[in-house]
Amino acid sequence: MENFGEEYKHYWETSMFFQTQELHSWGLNEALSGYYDSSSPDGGASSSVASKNIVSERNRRKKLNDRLFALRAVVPNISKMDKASIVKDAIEYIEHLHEQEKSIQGEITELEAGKQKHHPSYDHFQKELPVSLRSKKKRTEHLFADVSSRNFPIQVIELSVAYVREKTFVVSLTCSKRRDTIAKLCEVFESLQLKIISANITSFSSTLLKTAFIEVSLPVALIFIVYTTSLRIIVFRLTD
Amino acid sequence: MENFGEEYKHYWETSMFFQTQELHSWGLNEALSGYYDSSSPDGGASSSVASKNIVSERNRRKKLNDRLFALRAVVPNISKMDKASIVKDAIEYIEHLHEQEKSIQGEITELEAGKQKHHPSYDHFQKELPVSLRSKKKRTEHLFADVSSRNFPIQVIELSVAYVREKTFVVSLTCSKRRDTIAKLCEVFESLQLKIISANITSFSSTLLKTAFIEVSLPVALIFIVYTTSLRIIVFRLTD
DNA sequence: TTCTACACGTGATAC
DNA sequence: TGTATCACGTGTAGA
Repeated sequence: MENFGEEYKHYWETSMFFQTQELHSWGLNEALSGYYDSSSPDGGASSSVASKNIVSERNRRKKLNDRLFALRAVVPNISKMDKASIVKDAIEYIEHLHEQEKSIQGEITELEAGKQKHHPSYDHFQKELPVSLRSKKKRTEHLFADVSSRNFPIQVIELSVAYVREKTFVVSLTCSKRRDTIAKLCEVFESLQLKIISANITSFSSTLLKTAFIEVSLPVALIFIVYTTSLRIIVFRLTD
Repeated sequence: MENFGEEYKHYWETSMFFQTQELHSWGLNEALSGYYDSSSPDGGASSSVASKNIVSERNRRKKLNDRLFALRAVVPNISKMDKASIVKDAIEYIEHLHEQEKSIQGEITELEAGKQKHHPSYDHFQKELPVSLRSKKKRTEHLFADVSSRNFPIQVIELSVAYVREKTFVVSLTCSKRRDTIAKLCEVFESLQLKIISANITSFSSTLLKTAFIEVSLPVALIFIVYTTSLRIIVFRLTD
């Protein structure tokens, strides 16, 4: 059994040299990494359990090395070619990316959302409703407006929709004045592809009054759904 | 010489068991990893070259394992606890982050530039100004507003800022009417933490007129910088 | 020289 | 059962 190990000795010495060479030319030829065959190289010897184990172990080592190498390739911060250093640099790089992402995300949400708190029952609603809408009508486009796509909910105090004539409505809306409330309202209106003829926004002490004179391009049925924590405007466009 | 290896045998069997236990509780106790001392544990034997080598090798292995472990901790996609899989997952995760970053970056610049060519001095401006803002004044918050955070740029046709009295301005703005233009304008205004007393938005054929009566909470100097492809409003808040 | 990092074969362990 | 992963000690090559 241990004879196999001795017989392989010279073969693997040359192979080791080749691998050592590979170690210094990493990043160039990763793809053409052929793993070792489990058949014996001496041409007909019986493959014992030990030799299989050796080959398996070789493949395992090579796989790990190749991957460490590929890891090295995707990490820009190069310090040393050392295995442990590769992993260390990768960790630091991932942490750096995490921080970067977090800072960007935090900056965006901070700017958009201000300092208010997140409403817990919000995510559920946000996920459920669009599905039911899409499944009901085929030619209903993305007519689902969600003020809560980001930022915080709008507290609607009063809402009325007045029918003026075909395709024309007047929407009057009073809501709490919070951060980005105006922007969110406008976002909702514009996402519905309504034509806003004129809109007036007036700010009271802590409330906001918005009156919009809107015209829709097709005959629609406007349905305003008001939650205490958010405003959703759903337009059912009739299929023609 | 090989007696040392045999003497350590049991010690390392228990240690290996402990490490195997660690394998199932990774991510909890990474910090308290003490490396092996190079002194002999049998209390007085001469430290031969071989034993030193053994200890060094042990430390090297442990270091690599610990780092692979730490790498595992920072990668969210968990598939297998295997060493090679850890590295593989890390590679895929880094590639994922790269793609994500690239797509976000590309999206932002693409949306900012619209269909026009990318303005070369833009990135410089975008990166430089907030830094200079923060470094110059201490109490200056995130007063840098960017309408082009998503969606399409605003083509500003006319812009005027009229000083009414201290803390009060009238901003009149005419711009092209595109998707989400109103929302973006409101977003900019609100992100500046200005108090909008009254705003009126009127829609012409393809243009949009917005007149806002705003009040700022502190004495500021309003600087509106208008690009042909985007609108940036920068408020220099004076430190008090 | 010593020190460091490595690949190797081997036995053990878990599935 | 075999198959896969692992830690170990050892020899070696370069600094």
